[in-house]
Amino acid sequence: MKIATFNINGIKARFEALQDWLREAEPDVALLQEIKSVDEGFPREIFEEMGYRVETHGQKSFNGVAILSRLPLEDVTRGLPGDETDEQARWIEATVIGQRALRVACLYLPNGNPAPGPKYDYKLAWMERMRAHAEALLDSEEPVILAGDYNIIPQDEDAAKPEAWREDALALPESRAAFRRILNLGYTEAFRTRVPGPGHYSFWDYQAGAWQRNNGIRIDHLLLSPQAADLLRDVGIDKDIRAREKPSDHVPVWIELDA
DNA sequence: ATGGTCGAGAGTCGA
Repeated sequence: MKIATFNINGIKARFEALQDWLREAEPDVALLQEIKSVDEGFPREIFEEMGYRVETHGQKSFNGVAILSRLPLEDVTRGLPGDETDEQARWIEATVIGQRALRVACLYLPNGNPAPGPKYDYKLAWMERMRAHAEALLDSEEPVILAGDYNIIPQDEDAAKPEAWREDALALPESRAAFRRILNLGYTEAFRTRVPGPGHYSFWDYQAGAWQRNNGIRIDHLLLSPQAADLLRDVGIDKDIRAREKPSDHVPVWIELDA
């Protein structure tokens, strides 16, 4: 089973590029962030005609997540548990029925800038809620995959210019510590367990020729529970699509599982 | 140090 995460930065601007990539990469499950659309505005028919089930958790203008799956989905839930007053659409979760059942979450973790400030406070509180939920998910019998735009640069080697991110919410020590607390529950970050060293990125800013200068950061991650890590066969980043017409500022990151 | 670019959709904010 191939599972990919992709921050598309707006479905209205990206549905053609998204279709092209789906045809080429053929993921069984595509986890999308920043759809920037309400549920009714998501062009679900386009993807249903390609054989995908479509589950969205949208919001007007900002945020919004979605799951496209060629495999059956069960028990779809929307929203990160732990705060009923949180109205931001950043989490959708479903059980994917392949050769075996996998619990898959698609997440868009808050950016948190500027830090310090209320947005950074929200990021850290959200990560603590995620930690609690990630811990609860480990109690299930199923392999668990937590994938999406984490807005976290885990280590300096995950940025082309780490010094430029020193004061940024994506790289502050408190941000990295909150990310490690989730990993230390027993999750494995899929890409890093297979590919060591610097130079691997999933985001290049639109500004200042970041792509042309390869000034990137690696902030899109797939975290695997121990049962899911046992199934890991391959990982990759579809870097080349960043060079196309009207690209997202992120590119897809994917895993292949024996499942 | 500054300004640089996108997307959504409304006359600006978030990234």
